[in-house]
Amino acid sequence: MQKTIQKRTIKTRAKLLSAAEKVIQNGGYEALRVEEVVKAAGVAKGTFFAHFHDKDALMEILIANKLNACLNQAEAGTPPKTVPQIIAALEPVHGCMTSERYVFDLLIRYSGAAAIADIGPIAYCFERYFRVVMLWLEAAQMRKDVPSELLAEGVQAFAIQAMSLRYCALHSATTFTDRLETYLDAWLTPTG
Amino acid sequence: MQKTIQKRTIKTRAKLLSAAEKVIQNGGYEALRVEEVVKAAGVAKGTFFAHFHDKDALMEILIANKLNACLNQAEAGTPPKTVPQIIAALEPVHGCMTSERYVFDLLIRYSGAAAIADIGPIAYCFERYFRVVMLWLEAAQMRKDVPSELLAEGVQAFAIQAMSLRYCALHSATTFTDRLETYLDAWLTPTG
DNA sequence: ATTTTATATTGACCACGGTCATTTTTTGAT
DNA sequence: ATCAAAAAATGACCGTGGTCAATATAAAAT
Repeated sequence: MQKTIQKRTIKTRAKLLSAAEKVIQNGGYEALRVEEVVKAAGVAKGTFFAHFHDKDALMEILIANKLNACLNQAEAGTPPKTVPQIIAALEPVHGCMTSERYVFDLLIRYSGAAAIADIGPIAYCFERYFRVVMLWLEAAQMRKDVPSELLAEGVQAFAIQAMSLRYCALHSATTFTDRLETYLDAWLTPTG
Repeated sequence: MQKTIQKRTIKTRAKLLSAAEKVIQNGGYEALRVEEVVKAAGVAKGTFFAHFHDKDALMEILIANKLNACLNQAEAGTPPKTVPQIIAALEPVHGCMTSERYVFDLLIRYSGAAAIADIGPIAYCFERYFRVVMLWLEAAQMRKDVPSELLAEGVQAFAIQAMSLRYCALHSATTFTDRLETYLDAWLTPTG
């Protein structure tokens, strides 16, 4: 069971990835066509699918990259203490997530692992999001009657809800930030 | 600007819908092919797209029908008072929503309206879900420091989170019901 | 009845993601 | 250097959702 990876493999993969990024730079994620990517990379179509299981797999990688950069940024700053601070600290992440409807849909679809026991780059991002928020909450003065893991899961759930409603005609009166702040005030602030 | 609708139109539409239901009965939603539907309905492919904007539009209608039936059932019973009762009352709805991964993904995608100012049947179902839960919560003894609309929105957000995690390899240890109960206890129960 | 106009239906056609048998290139053994 | 086996790349091909100019049918006007 030997499986030597040739060096042209990583070269081709890199060509495909950078070609995809270039294609996305003008036109965005939604408009990306596999044919365009392989043409820009100078390889055949079949090669694409030898490197990525499907188009979504490429998208997962590219979007997860961007998202991880945003999470780095969020982690780098001083830990937020209050609800508005938390929302502000997460703003780049949420902004990235809703930069395109296509992106948001894909994120949701892959927020859990695609198949059991195979966790993809986007599922990993959500895990990271959860962990970052949990650490913030532990240091902040939030309600203590429930564990901070649970609080962090809730923040994620509410953030997704608030992002979803951005696309909804029925709820477009309230802005994303206002809505999320209302949610998190009710969820995180100790009552009494 | 007259627009008389011929009676064969509704006949053809009915044929397409019942054909689609038949196709779904064996094979499920995911496996539905437009060609199969039009063959079963005895019409041409183009006719399908004259009646439904795309395949998703048909799916929206069919799934929303099923979901509305479940919501009827939920509304018909005696209003639940406690968290476990609420979860039990919503069980058919959640069961329908997660009957297939394909269905859940589509639901999420159309939970907000597809385009601004055009609210589809699935977005309407989510609105209904929200309203039903809100009425229950008003009558039940839940925390009163936040309005019941907000509480109901939270229930929806947590339910979606719990359903999402059903598909996630990282969180498959806890069952859906247990997870949702944990969420809702923390969200709905008054502290202190 | 006949003609005109609005409305429905048709099916050949296209776009695009994905497959796979075949060919080319690399690697390692002799 | 030569050859055999493994790995990678190729591009013709397929499945399926969706389009549209052409055609057929129904309703309205004469």
